[in-house]
Amino acid sequence: MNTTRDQIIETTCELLETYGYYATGLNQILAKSGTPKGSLYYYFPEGKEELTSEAIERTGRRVAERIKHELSKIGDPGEAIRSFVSSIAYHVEASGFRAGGPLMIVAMETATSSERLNLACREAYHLLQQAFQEKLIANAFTEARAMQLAIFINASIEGGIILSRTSHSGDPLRNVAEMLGHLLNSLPRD
Amino acid sequence: MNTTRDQIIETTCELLETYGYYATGLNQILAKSGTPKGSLYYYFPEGKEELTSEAIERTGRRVAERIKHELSKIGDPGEAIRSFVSSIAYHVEASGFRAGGPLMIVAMETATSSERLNLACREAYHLLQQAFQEKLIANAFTEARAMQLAIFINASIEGGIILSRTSHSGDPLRNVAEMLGHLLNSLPRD
DNA sequence: GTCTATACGGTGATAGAC
DNA sequence: GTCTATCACCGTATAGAC
Repeated sequence: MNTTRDQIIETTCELLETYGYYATGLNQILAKSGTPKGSLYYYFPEGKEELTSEAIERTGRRVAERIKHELSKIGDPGEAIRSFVSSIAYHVEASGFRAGGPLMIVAMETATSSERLNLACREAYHLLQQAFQEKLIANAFTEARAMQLAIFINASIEGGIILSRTSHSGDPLRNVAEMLGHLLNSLPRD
Repeated sequence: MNTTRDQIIETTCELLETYGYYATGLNQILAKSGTPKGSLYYYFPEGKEELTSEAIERTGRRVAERIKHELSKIGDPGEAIRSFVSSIAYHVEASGFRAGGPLMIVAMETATSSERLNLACREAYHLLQQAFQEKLIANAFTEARAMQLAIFINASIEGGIILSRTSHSGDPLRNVAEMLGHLLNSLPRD
């Protein structure tokens, strides 16, 4: 794995999470990663869109893995998700409300303005939802019902991140954690 | 009410909803609203940030009013919110996935990069949550419990809008509508 | 492969005529 | 109050030396 190329993508992931696609400049990426501009177009000949697409793909894979890992630590799905969302609340606070929801801004900005980035975001979100679905299927939910719940879980968390980053408080996310925990516990299994 | 100034704000509201703060240019606002650049700085001497702040405030007031109006049409709060979220799904689809969640992109982009815009977004979200809370208080929930639910409702809807705009389908939002409807119906009143 | 210098367009903002 | 002309700057992207 080429470390220069890798470092560019890694830095891009971080900046996209905080600032989004349009507010993140290539100069900013190069300065933060310590790379000269010539290298960027050597590794990403199609420019910013190609680089961002790779960064989104990496973020999707990484977050999906983190979800699987976190949810595997607790058996009961309601308690596992409650605990997972609480850990996001802590993460958002610890970052000074600059992190959390690494796909969100790019997904919204490019939903109708870049087909390539829209596709990347769509596939990334699908990976996250499959990770939630997997946990639910393993706990007596049908595939269809599990996906329906996974989408709702994903939506609530993303919304909770918006409200927490905006209000500069982890409380909205902790509220989501409690609500999802109760909801999953009160649901009849299939 | 000055119509030139008003038209600038109105156009800004529309563009912010689709493109966000950083991708919306002043030239774009002026072209779409048919206003010369000189007028913009006459009405908004502090420039883009002042204009955006006013646009966010207007959007917050407008959406809060729409929530109150929609929720007043149906007595049962679960059914009222289910119906309201379904109407958002239709709205997002009808716009070609360019509209829905008019605060979201700006809120995320400016959470830690502009104190003024962060404050405007925070207050706007608070107005929406008060609108939901009001409906719940009128239906036998305590103030505190009603606000807790209002925040969760707000988060789920915002997240549902992200997923619908990203996947180019109203289905995630309709899923949120059903889930929130069932959740509110299954909750014990205080 | 890596780097510097630069092109070119668009950005937010300003000055000053009318 | 409204408009035009123009500013300085930064964005992405490219050319070409080494």
